[in-house]
Order: sequence, then C-alpha cells, then structure tokens
Amino acid sequence: MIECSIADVKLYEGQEVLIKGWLYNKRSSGKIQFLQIRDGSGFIQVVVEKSKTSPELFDLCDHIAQESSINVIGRVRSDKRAPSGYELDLIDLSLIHLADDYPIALKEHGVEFLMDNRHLWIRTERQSAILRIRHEIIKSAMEYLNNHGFIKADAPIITPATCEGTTDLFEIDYFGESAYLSQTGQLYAEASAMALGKVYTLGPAFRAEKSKTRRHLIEFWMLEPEVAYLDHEGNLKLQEELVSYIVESVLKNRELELKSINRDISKLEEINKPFERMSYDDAVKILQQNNFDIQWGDDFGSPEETFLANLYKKPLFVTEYPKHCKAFYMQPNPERPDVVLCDDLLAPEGYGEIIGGSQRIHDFDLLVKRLEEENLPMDIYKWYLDLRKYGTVPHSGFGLGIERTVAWICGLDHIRETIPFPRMLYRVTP
RNA sequence: UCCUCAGUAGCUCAAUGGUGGAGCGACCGGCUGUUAACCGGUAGGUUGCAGGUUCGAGCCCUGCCUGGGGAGCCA
Repeated sequence: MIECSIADVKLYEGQEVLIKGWLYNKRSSGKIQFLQIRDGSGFIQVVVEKSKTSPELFDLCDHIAQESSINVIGRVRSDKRAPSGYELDLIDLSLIHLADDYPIALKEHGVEFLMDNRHLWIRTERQSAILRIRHEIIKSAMEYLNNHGFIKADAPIITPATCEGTTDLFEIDYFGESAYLSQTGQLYAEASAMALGKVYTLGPAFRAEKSKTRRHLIEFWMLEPEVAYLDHEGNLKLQEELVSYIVESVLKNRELELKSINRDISKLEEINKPFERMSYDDAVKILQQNNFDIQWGDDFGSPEETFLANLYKKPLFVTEYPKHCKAFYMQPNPERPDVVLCDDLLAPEGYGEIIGGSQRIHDFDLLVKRLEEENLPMDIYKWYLDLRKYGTVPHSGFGLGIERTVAWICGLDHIRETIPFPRMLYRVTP
C-alpha cells in the first residue's frame, strides 16, 4: 500500500493508494456517489459505485458529513472529466472523525461571515490555493536572495521607538518601560548590511493606523533587502530582478493554483525586465494633463498612483520624489537636493505600491541635519548615527510588501485573502 | 477621524406602512457520471439594540451598536 498526497497521485496510475484527508463535498445519484476529498496538497474525486461496494461501506459513504476526516484507499485512474486529470475508484474508507454540521457551504457567503470563520474558510479550494501561492512568493524571493549572496539577518519586532517618525505605533509594556511593535526592520537591516554586506529581513510590520481599505492590513509581512555599496540605480535593478523572479516562479510552480483561482495568466506572462520608469517630475506633468488637481511638491494619493500604474502592463517605478514627501533617511540627489534617490514600485492592474525603496543617507552631518529638520529625537538614533561614524558607505535597500504582492499576483479584490489570519481595523479574531 | 452603504431563518437574499417568504445548508425520501448536481418532503424567526410617529412599523423618524466600501497614511 502506497500512502501518498493528492498532489502526487499522478505518479501512481493504476495502483492502490492511501490518502489521509477530509471530505470536501459529496454528490450522489442513488447508486453512485462522488466524494470530493482534500488533503492540503490538492483535491481529488473518489467514485463509489454501489455494485462494486459492500452495502455497509456504501451506506457509510452516504452518511459522512462535510469536512469529516477520512482515510481513503482507492485505485488511481486517469479521467478526462476530472479537473486534475485523475480520480480514485474506492476500495476502502475509514472514518476518523464525523464532523458536526459544517457552517461554510460551498455557496455564496458574505464577508463578515467568512471572516468570522476564517479558521475554516482557509480550507476551501480558492483560499488554500492563494495560501500556496503566497508560500511560493516567499520561497522564491528568499531563494533569489540566498542565491545572490544575501544573508537573512532579521530585525527585532520589539523596538524602542519609531523608525520613520510618522505612523502610529502599537505600544507595549516592556517591564515598566514603553516599547513598540516594529513598523519596519530597515534601520536594523542597515546595521546588518554594514556587518554582512548583503542582507535581508523578513517579518511582520505593525501600523496602528485606522486604515480601512482593500490594500491595508494592521499587521503585514515585509521583505527588506539592504545592500552596502549599492546605489540608487543598482537598487532599481535588484528590485526588477527579484520581482521578475518571483513572478516566473509562481508561473512555473503554481500553475494549478493559478488556474483554480481563475487568474488571467497572460497578464503575468508580460511581467519581465526592464520595468517601466517615470520620474516624479514627469508623473506630475502627466497627472496635470489628465485633470488631476496636483502641484509639484504634493504627495500622490492612491487615485493618482492607480492612474499612473494603469498606463502600463508592467510594474512602474516612480522615482525621485520631493524630499519632504519621504522619510528622513533618504539620500538627496546631489545634483538636485530638493528630490531624493527613492522609488515606489507600482504593480499593474490597479494594485498600487508593492515596494518602497531608496538610497540611504551615508553622510553623518547630513543625516543629523535631516533628523533635526524632522524634529526627531536624536538620542534614540544614536546607534543608527554610529553607522555613519565607523566606515560609512553609500547603501540602498527597499521593502517589499508580501500581502500586496500576493494580491497582485493572484488578482484578488482584497488583501484580507492574502494571509492566513489577517489583522484588520477592529478585527483581531479568529 | 471623515464620507458612504447595509443589518430579516445557520448562510445568501425577497417582502407598496396592512397575515414575514424563497433558494442553499441540515434531516427524510428518489435518481449509476455528478462538477456550487438535480427532484419531492420536514424542521427552522425576539426582522441588530433602544426610543418615537401611526389604528397598524421589517419598512418612516432619532440615537446607539455591528459590518462593508472609500479618503487620509502607507507596503
């Protein structure tokens, strides 16, 4: 007897296999039953014919409730009618646990109901496919970086103060002192890059902002590469390479999942290097020509970003924003000190910003001046300023938002489906 | 925080100010190729909460609660 996963069933045509899984759905037609089962790796249909089954076994199959756990022994048969190309003819089945009335029907449900039942919703074909694609995105991103000499050097989640100075933080009691949940690992990644050269951090980021849109989570995951001796231009190239590699890997390794969520694959196949580029100056001109009420110096909102991104089929870099729109640590353009060497990477199809990156200020005096201009507390950044006192070098990095990348690659309407248990405004359960 | 929409059966939704219904799910029965199967039957309700208007309120008014979508902020 071969025990195998549903994903591997294709390797055992004509043979008997044991699958340990759950009953996903059931249809019956009197003397024939169709059990759809799942095991986490995929879905397959088990055919139960009355004429080929004992009365006890046939009756057992007829009474298994949705999401009951079962072990199925069956013979693998290829069948053109099956979505995955294979079916199992039942030989034996044992019931591990008979499920109670299952709340989630394979029908339409409302958002609130599904979110209340997120712990069960993730069992559905669509949600589990999205989570497998999320895994592929994280795996391939790490694979790319690992293969290019990067060291994974994670940043702390509990931090003493704000890194960027603006956004709201979650405060925690750290043995009587105030500490905060990290909103970015970047400053620590910069320190690690000075030790290890090329590094990345991967971890959750927390923003206590009352954002209530389809693009925002309170807790989201961010991949933040940081590279010593890398300039702005090199930073853009690294982002292009990484994102193209991720898209290629998903297309190559998650074809079934993309199909099962009805993703238009042709749109992903157009994603290749080089990506589109546009300076902030040009972006303002284009927006003004298209009747946006915007002046040089204004930051873009999402309607502006969406308009710009929709001009192209590939991701778009918008570069060199005005200094005052961006964080204190970004390096001004030496030839034009009113703008900084930064980029936002906007995903196509209206998915908006998936990366924010920049070359960092490496000059001690300039960094101090910027901290003063932003009225940030100097003592908290003492260790960060040390990096500019002991062998400072030009360096660059960026943050890739995992969930927004998943939403774009999967073509989802809402970011809440991109992570197993989303944390959103006013929702912390399940 | 602001703008906007919504709350009726376990779920998705109907119901002109005048006797609260249907589909799905559950349960019972029928059907040998179903793909969210189909057909027949049974059970299932404090219409989010509190007031008000009215002969009469699921429906109109006020307040509150909960949720959806959007803005700002950003990944």
